[in-house]
Amino acid sequence: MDKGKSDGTVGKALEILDLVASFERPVRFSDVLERADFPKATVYRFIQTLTSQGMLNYDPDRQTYALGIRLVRLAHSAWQHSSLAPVAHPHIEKLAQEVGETVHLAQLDHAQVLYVDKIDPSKPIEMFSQAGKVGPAYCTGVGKAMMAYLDKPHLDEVIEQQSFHVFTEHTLANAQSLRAELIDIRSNGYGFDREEHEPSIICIALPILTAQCRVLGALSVTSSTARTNLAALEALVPRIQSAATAIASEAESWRFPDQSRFQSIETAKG
Amino acid sequence: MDKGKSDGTVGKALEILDLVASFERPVRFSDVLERADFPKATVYRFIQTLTSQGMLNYDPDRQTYALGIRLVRLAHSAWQHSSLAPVAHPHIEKLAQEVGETVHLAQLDHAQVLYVDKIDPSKPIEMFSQAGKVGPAYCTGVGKAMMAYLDKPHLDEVIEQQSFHVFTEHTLANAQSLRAELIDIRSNGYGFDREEHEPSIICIALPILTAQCRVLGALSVTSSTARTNLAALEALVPRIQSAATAIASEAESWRFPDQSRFQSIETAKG
DNA sequence: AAGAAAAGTTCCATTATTTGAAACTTGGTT
DNA sequence: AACCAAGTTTCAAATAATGGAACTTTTCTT
Repeated sequence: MDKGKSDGTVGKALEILDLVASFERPVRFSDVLERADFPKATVYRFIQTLTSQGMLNYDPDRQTYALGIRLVRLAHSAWQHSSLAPVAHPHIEKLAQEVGETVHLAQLDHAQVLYVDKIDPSKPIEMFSQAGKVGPAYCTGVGKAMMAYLDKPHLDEVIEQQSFHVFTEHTLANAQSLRAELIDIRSNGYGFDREEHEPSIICIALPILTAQCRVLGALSVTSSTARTNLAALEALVPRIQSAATAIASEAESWRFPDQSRFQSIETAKG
Repeated sequence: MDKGKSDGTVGKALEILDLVASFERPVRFSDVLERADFPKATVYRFIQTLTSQGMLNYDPDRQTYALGIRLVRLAHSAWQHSSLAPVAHPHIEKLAQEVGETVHLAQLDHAQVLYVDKIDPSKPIEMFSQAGKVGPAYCTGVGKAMMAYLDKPHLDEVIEQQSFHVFTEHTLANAQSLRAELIDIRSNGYGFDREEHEPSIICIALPILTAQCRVLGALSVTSSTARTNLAALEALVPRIQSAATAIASEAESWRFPDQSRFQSIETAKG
């Protein structure tokens, strides 16, 4: 609760940005003001600044603000260089074909699960509309798989921020049962979602780890109790594991194919 | 050149963020320092702040920074609520089917063209890797189509920021020839890219305008001189126009289907 | 392995920016 | 014409950013 405490002015401005995002619709100045913890003039100036910077977009017809498209440009870069998705995509596509079920690729963002890619072999495709979605960590397969491999200080911090909202009768409702589950997951190398988030939706999830066991992300195969069961999903572990390993090793070697190649970028700026 | 002048601390922090993005690879502290216009301690603090805020991501193994995945989350929201892509997607998909060529959907971001969607009927799909890309405005069909409908002060500002780099022998190389072309486009209602950006690549582009003629974005159909010619593209105008009109009217009515619906969001937070 | 250089981090008095209560303006309503 | 709500500007006080320099750690070099 006191972790993300404002990093000065920049932190406060980003707080406003998140606030605008949280509305999930274009907002008026007064909408933001109402929910913000800052006085009128301060909120006003932040919105002005963010708008002039292109982080917010002002619609003069409706007199509303929405997140700006500068974010889309930045995210393109973030997605390409900071997410696992570009390297992982071929692997999870293959995996989705093999197992015939939906595959998710997720990473941790603060204490939430952020889905950076999703492949549903039955449906054609959906773009950005899938990548970028967030979900809770404590009651999803990918969330638990990642938490199971965090070091203690980091884990404590993440658990601290879980809401433990009870979605179904199987939801782990407190830190204690979550911690017990995480120990299990760590000893097995994989974990399940036993209808913890949505009734009848189950999944199996594996972490994607560096050679040093640092958590890069997680992979999951999702299905429903109508179609399959946990034991059947468990049988997929070797296949998912090999995808996870492949992604991890590729991600590790990927970033600097040849450092010197980049020296010429400067000149390309003009 | 003096337009985007820093909006105080927040502007400077975002400048650092853009700087990191501009490398298009994970960067070291010293990489950023070298190119930034701030002293060491200042750059250091900004990077710390941005990292602690999740806007940058630190890789402890490599000791590098990259854009953070918080941006992906924000962009998801931006893309959904601020870009034309969600409403436009079905229309441009249909258009791409009909004409059998690549269709781009773009918006203006500062003085650049930002592609928010792309459909290539021959290839299956590429996700985020397409949405989020940027290009120059003065030598692309979509860029010129949008500029042609800007009001004078805004247009002056945008033209001011064009680099007028000469990519091909057909590139409009200065503000004067660009302005002449824009007048043409405005009187026709559509414009071409006559191999101005890449040799043998041609396109036809139409603006997407509100009822008040405010520029929302632009649509283009791209092909190559090997496959077709400008006259053939011109014949597609009615079809592209109807898509553009449909997108505009849908975008205008879309945002507030029922204002009162949103009052209950507050309670959903917990 | 020792020494030097480079990279990264912290300190803190000075300086500039942010802050926010209040006043003001604008646009719409009775 | 008075009222109200939303949005905008002002300015002295409070706070946070600044950046030169010192310090620590890492990475070369010999």
